[in-house]
Amino acid sequence: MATIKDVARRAKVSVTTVSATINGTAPVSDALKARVWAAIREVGYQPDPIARNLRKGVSTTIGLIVPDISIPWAAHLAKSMQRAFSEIGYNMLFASSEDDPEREFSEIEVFSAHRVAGLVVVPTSRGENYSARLVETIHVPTVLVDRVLPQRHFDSVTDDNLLGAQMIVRYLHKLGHRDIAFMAGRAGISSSDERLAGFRRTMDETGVAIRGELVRQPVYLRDHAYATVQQLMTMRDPPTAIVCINIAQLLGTMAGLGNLGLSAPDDVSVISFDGFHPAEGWSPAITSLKQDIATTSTRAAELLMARIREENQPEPQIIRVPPSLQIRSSCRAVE
Amino acid sequence: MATIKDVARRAKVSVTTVSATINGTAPVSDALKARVWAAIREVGYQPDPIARNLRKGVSTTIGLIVPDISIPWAAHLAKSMQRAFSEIGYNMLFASSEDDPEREFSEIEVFSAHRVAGLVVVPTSRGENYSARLVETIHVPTVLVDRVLPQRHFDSVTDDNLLGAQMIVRYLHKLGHRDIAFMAGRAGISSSDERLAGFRRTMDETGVAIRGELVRQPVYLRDHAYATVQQLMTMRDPPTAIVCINIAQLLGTMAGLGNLGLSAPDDVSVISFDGFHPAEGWSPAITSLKQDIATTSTRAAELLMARIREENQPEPQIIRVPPSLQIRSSCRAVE
DNA sequence: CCTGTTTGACGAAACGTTTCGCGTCGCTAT
DNA sequence: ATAGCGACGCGAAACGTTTCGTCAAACAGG
Repeated sequence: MATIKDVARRAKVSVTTVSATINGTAPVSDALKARVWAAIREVGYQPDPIARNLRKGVSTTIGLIVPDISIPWAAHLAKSMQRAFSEIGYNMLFASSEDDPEREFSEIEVFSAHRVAGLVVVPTSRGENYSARLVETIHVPTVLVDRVLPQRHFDSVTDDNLLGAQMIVRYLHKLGHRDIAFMAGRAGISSSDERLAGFRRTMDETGVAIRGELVRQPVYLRDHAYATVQQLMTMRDPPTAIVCINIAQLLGTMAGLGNLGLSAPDDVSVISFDGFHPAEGWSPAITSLKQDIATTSTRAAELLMARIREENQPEPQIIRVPPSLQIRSSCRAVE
Repeated sequence: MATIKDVARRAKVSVTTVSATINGTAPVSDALKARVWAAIREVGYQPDPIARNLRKGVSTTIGLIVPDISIPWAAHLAKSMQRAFSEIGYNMLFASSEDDPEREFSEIEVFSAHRVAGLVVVPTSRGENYSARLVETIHVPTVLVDRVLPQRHFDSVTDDNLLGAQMIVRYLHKLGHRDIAFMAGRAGISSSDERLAGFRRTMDETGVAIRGELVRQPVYLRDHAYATVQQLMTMRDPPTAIVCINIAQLLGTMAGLGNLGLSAPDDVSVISFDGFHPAEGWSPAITSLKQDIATTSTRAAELLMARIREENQPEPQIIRVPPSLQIRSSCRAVE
């Protein structure tokens, strides 16, 4: 590989001048600039990012940490993120926390050691003193995605879950549903909490009393949902509609219904917060919210870059991206 | 951050000795070793990977390049890969080629500039002179995954597509199918070529003549399959079974069937090379091969690490991972 | 014409490691 | 005794950049 020294030799200038031309950090006469650029092209010089990082103390790499990349939502996020950052010359270190706070913190440390310019994290949001520990561990511009923390320490981008819940409840209400089951996730995870809160609030607004036994928590694994839905549907007075907050729940729910010989929407309506993509061609096609992952990524990237570039740091802010309701065929009207 | 100098000062030894104790590159007396380790703990020293990379000319990062991370198969691969490598202290740079050779080469160059220790690539396998260009661009230990190249320049791990095709054809044959449609992908992509070849060979073995008009190529986008399947099913003598080679095809096929008011397995049997995960609870549950992604990742990681560590480089080898057939409900017996 | 400021260029130090080569010590074999 | 050899430890160079401080020349204002 050609080094900056080769360029300097070739252009008959000092190393300093080459660096100044490339980075525009100091005035260089037009004549020399031309010579330098020519020399760069001739020797095929490309700056060594490692050396640059060492000297500057920061890289042009950002780190992405998600709980599980094999969840479609996370994969799409990774894709958009990578696109957003590669466009501005950044590349992406990637890691899974496997939803384990210890792994998450360890990955954060590894990434920090690698001097990432910034971090995009879908936080596990668990473990004692989580928030404080996060603040203490992270010393790099960071934006949180999907799950936000009660304390506003970091920029965050998340779905507008209250709005989403409203859309779902109003839609079901319009179809005549009154006995609506809601499976909440782990308490303390903002996405779950907000969806549940939104559900409660909108039910209130529509004037329908929530039947307590239809709200189940915590249901965050596929198998939880598999079991829970079977309990729900074998009650003496089963729900006419079931709300799932994520893919794992949805998968478990469908399997559980199948196991009882039931199906949606004939025996019960099913609706989900998490978009389920390959809907066409399979039945039932799940009516669900569609999350605007592209916007989420763009906003997150913007927030992060602003924080990386600015010296005057604004207050951390939370951006909520509105979802849209994709009506398909898993919900039917009841009398 | 504590530096190695701080440790040296604290342990009252030279920087050289600290480095030697950490890396075991030179003999150090037990007494000093103890002092050094104690000092390291006391000042909370962690070696700076950037400085180390600069000096050694190589990092402990490996680069992963896939065409599209949002394809479930690729997401699972990324997950297993990341796990495999993080276990041995490596981390992962990640990029999508978006199935564009230019992007792929550019990502390879970026990663090379970052001095990745190795590369895991699902090659786009397209563009003129692709293979030669790849050899010319890559100067780092590399393993190719899923798609292999005719020239054996790189270690490769791929599904045993011939075996997979055999399983599929024999299964369909046993169910009585004779008019089997096969949608091949782009010619030149090994996974597609091999699957098609395996299909042809096994059909031969079973003594069934292939109806040429039922073999369609190239069909690599969802929409191609959507159109193709509708052509197939409106023929005067339509196939009784359709083989899909990947998810995109499968999705298009199901949607296309739906558009004709047809469904599997009643009107036609559908089987796929690409595993379709959330089968339970939806109908039809697609009978498909299940790819052993965990094994693929492990093997790939092993090959790569061997090449990174060994000085005597063995011949590049190709490992074929056998799939398994998951019989579900999208195929039925015909008379 | 002198002083003060700006412009342009450069040498050298610095970032935090690893590694090369040298020096010292104590031991063994002559 | 002493030459020779391992074992151990250290100073300094090197990796490829960026940046600090210096300096000469050009230019402005009085």
